[in-house]
Amino acid sequence: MSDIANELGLSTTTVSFVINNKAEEMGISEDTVKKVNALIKKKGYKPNNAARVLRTGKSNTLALIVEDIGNSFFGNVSKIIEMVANKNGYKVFFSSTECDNQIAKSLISVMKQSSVDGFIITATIGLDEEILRLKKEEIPFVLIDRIIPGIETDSVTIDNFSGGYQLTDHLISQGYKKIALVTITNGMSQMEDRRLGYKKAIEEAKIEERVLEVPIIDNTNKDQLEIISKYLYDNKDIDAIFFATNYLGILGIEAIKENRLQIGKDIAMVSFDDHDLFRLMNPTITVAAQPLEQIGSRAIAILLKKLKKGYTVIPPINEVLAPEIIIRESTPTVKHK
Amino acid sequence: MSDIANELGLSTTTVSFVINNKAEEMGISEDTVKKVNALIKKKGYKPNNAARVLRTGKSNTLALIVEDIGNSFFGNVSKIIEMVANKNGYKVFFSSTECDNQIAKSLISVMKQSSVDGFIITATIGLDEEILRLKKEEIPFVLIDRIIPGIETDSVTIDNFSGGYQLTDHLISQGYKKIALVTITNGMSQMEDRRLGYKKAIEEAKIEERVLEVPIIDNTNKDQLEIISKYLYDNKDIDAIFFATNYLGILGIEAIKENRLQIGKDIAMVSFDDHDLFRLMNPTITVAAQPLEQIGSRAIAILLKKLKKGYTVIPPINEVLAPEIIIRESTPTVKHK
DNA sequence: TTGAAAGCGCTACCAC
DNA sequence: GTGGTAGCGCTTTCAA
Repeated sequence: MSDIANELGLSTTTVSFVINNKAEEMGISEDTVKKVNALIKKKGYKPNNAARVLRTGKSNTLALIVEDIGNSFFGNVSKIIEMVANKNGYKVFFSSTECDNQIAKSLISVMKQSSVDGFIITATIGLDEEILRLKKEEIPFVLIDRIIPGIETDSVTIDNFSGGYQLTDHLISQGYKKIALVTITNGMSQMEDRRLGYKKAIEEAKIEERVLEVPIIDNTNKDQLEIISKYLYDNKDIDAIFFATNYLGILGIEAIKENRLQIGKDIAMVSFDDHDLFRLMNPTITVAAQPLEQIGSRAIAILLKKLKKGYTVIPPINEVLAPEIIIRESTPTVKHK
Repeated sequence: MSDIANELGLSTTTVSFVINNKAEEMGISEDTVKKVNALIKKKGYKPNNAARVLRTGKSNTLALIVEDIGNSFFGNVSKIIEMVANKNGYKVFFSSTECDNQIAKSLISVMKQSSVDGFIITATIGLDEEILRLKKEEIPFVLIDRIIPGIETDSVTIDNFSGGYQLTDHLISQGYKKIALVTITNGMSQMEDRRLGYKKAIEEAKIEERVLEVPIIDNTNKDQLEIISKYLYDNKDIDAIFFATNYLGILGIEAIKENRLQIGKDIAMVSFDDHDLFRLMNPTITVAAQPLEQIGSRAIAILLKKLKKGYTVIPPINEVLAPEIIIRESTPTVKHK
């Protein structure tokens, strides 16, 4: 910068004003502005970001912490978030936690050190402390996909209870009576809510609740597949199965295949989250789809708002979006019985 | 930092050495080290990253520029890259270009300003200039998935020619004679190579080459779907179809469905890239799978090596991995004719 | 309308 | 073994 200033016989102050579009505000002559801009272009000068961050404390950077960037749900939400952020002059640091609380903690800490301006987080279990600290430090953040019960924060979620209820209710109204729910043992809010929705529908119909909780296993889902497969093998009377997330649904399809069952014929199937597989396989699968674009764009909108107006000014915003129940071929009406 | 130094009656120098694990090297007494570490913990002190970056010019940050983070191929490669990077003390900035050259350019420029230490890039067409500049500035980077012909760089790719050849050859040896290739009109190296592989097999078998080039259309693939669907409608004699990438394969399945054709019966199908859909749908789809873990881990390994030893010391490394041909149900042997 | 200079928090050179 | 201090590149206050 000083090169530019020297070469034009100006001070760095003036140059800085021009760079930051404060020329007018500061009453700098048009002539000077033009000269400076010309030389900047000629030299290909780019301001050093670190120095700016150091000086201003603002990095124009957001951190996005998701559970698994390889999962199409998170991948697509991330894409939206990144696009909107870029449009608003923010860059996005992304990280996958792989459901590991330690990773999530250290990620948040590292990001804070790098003075990110705000966070979008899919919380892991046991992240309460970190979240509370963010609140205390008044660093803006938005929780997506799931909340942390008992902590008031900005959030964008969907109505998981309703989704769980509707999917189960659909199965019931199609005539199924032995409906199993396959979920994950981690107690996260979105999973809990889906389960509660399932439970309510089951209770209303006065049929038996059947739940398989699959443990989260490191790095390989071979074991999870086996658990689901064995469950199917051991429970041949089940006539419909509800997978609580796309990831389980995919494993479920594999497990059903292993058991040589035919979806829609031997067993009905529904899943939370839509996926190309569910949409296109044969038969197609009935799902509760999440509005990915909305989740992403609402989350980033809230964050940008807080960033602009100051974190504490606006009370927490909790956006709850509706899942879309898409009825497909995997849940035909039961014929006789 | 100075707080810590003052409180212990030490200089910031000493504290800095301790923080950076140079205590031993610099011959600082164990006592001092312990005291410093204790106070750091107590105060919850975290060094300011911006200041470090400003001072050292190193940010311990890598930029990952992919085509579409919502695509399972890129999502999963990104995941690996991020994991390995984190393990080595690097953070990862990710960005999707959405195939837009302008976005790619500005992304690289923005990242450079933030002093990222290195890049991993899936190049877009027309990125030559930026890539050459990175080379000139001796900023380490690795190209993945595709190279830029004519520019010598580090890269990790797969043998796309061989993959294209093998898939086509498989179709031919199964007895198919009217084999169409569906690819994208963008001239990127990986697509070109797949096409050349297809072409070679076709020529060897002395059958007719049939290629559908789908244009890249902004933000919606509705139009692309229609193009493929129409092509199928207009070319009812085709007995096998080869999609050059997972994204086209998925659209292809949809198009085939629209035309009420049955894969493996009315038409055989193969695709580049594996995907849950290809693995699990009915029938399962024959593919050329890319070794995602290897691509990611090799790319980051090369980058880290360059980062450590200095960019210019080591000559460019071009790693070419083998695709894995996975034969499934979508390509049965032709029965009679 | 422009300039001088302080200082953001840290590292690393050199001195003791 | 430890400390003093310059300076990384920028923004911003105050002065001219």
